[in-house]
Amino acid sequence: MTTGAAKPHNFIRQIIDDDLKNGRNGGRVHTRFPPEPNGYLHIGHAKSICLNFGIAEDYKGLCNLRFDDTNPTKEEDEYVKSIVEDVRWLGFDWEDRLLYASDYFGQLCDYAERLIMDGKAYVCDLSADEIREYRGTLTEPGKESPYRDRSVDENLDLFRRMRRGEFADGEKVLRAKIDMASSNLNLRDPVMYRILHARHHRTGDTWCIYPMYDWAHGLEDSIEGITHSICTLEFEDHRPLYDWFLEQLGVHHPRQIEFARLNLSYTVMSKRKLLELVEKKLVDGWDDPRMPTISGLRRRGYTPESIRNFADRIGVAKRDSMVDIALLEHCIREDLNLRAPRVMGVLRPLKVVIENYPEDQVEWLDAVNNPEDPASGVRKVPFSRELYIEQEDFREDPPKKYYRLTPGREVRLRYAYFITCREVIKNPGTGEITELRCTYDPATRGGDSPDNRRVKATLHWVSRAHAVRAEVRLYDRLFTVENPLAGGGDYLAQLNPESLTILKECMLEPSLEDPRSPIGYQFERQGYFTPDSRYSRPGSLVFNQTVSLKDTWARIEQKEKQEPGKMITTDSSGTEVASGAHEPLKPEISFDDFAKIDLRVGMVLEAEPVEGAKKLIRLLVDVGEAKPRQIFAGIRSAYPDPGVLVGRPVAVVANLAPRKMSFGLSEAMVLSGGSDGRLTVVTFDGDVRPGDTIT
RNA sequence: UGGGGCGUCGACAAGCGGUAAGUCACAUGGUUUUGGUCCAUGCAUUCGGGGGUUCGAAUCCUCCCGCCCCAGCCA
Repeated sequence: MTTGAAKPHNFIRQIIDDDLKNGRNGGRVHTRFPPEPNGYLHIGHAKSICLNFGIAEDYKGLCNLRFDDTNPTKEEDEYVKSIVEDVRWLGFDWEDRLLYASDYFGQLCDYAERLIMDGKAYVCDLSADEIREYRGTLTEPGKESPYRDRSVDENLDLFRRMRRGEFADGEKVLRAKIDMASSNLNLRDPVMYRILHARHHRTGDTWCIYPMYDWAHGLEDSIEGITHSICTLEFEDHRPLYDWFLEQLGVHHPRQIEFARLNLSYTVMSKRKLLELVEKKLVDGWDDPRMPTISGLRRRGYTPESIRNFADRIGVAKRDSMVDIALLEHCIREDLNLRAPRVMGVLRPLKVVIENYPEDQVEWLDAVNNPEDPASGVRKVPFSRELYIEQEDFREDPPKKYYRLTPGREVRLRYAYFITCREVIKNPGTGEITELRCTYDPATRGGDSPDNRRVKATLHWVSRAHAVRAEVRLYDRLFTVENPLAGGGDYLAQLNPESLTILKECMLEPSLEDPRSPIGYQFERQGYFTPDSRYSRPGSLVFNQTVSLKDTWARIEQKEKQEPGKMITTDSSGTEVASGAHEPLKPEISFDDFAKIDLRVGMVLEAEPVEGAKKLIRLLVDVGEAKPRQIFAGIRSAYPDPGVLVGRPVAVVANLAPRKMSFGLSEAMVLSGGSDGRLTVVTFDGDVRPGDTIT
């Protein structure tokens, strides 16, 4: 049933609604997904699959799975198998309608003979090169083939002999007789059949002529009674030809509708390029977890539900677009968050010894399986004297806002105890931290402090004696740039060398010895992981990271590194700065922060009072950049006639977040100050230029 | 100087002459034994640009600009 969530609204459904209203096709809706079995399906195909099968479902119609196998030189059975598996895995059902274009080869020939007999098709002896020459160019019309006016009888005879195998590859073709002067190149007597003495994956050697896409596709649709033939934008130019063939034959005429194919950031989406990655061994096959193929996503741990949800959210339209891969990641996180069992696993282990915990004691503590799903219950995890925690959960010299374990600090071990770090043991040679000596508070068993003592961090951990070793593979985007194809350079040069990280010594809680969750696990505080279908074995586990958890700390840390100056923005407006100059600085601004201020010379270009504000002046100041900045400053009392400021150099604080004011954007501050209650802006004598740094 | 399409927030995308939905991303607060989840708030005075029609235009007309596709015996 399709009740509940509103059906997606897009232009294709609108067309179908109209057709239904107008009584076309007797109220039937019948679509098809027509892949060529020459490669593996990718997420772009998933969009099309969800569209076609989704529409059929919602309109109580049908959707066929049809292989468009008209070119035996490129197609293989292996691909047929993978495609069938992928579409089924996505959750769609074609019942008994698994169809092949090759099943219609006989019928297609009959139709071709009809066109020949009607004088609308002819056998042409021109070579491929000649045909290209005769076709003309985008701006010049083509020339008619010298074979264009052969008699019907001769054409029929020649065509039958082509079919019988009397000619070599490329010797002759059958062409539609349309219009060599058409502005649409597709209509300049397109080829319908070519001679190919090649073995077909299904029909074997039965045929030596094979139909071209334009000739075959519309008829395949027609034969199957398709009502809406949905394809991608590049076929828009082909629609007149699609229509022409069906029109000439007077057969059932489906409506072709084109939509924009999917592009995803940080990856490529063409079968040819994906094939290249596979053939050059840049990835581990079509199902490499970094590939945007359906099989790659499956191996990576994506669920069919998440992919279908993604397809719904990206919508369907005609404009070229590039979908942010973050949306795909959001979809899988959303699904797995609700359903994936939680578990503890340490990826980069750091040994911890709890000095005051009895040597041979083991406690089995309760751990919640999934806080999002109370029905999932609890499991037991063993706690003992020697543990592993994550290396990145300890910092000897913690940065600001780091609130995990540090020397002397107390944190919680999830579901276990509060521990305090007492000593850091290092390798004397390398200085590498090899072990932490900690103590625990027995009163905090389970992770609650009886005295309501607070800790800022909760860490995951694994008991050393009970740990299950595993290999974990971390993945990052396949390419380093959003659109590897942009710029016209070699897209392979944009491959991300760090797209795969293999961690060999991971330590997992013992329940993972035999991983049975069909949708993988959440390793708490890390991400979602699933056993690799190719390499994982009992006793030698290999996990793939599906997607990481969102990591606020990583963002904070990066931000601190990149723009430390931002800390001083707080909420000071231009107004506050003027008076701020002789008021004490806010305590959270340290002396170090002060050194980060970007103080520059600015030249006042314009200055005017701000309507509707008593204190403000609007300044336009050249600070040595391409564009002058607009600044609102609360110095009107000192400058009742702001015009006197024009042409004067002033001190500008340039590294502030722009502040949105009701009058416009304030893009910097002007320093001002004074004594005896008299306010003036800081200005300069001598030779200064806009943009000069003030030290 | 050919033809076919397309331009609405950083990324998708509704809107169909009555005064800019939603999602992702981002930001800020709250809750939290996952720096996860969840919740709240903010985020396009404006729809590629200019003219015009209209009481009223993202929606209609017009001119311009930009981007994509087409010269396979591939699909």
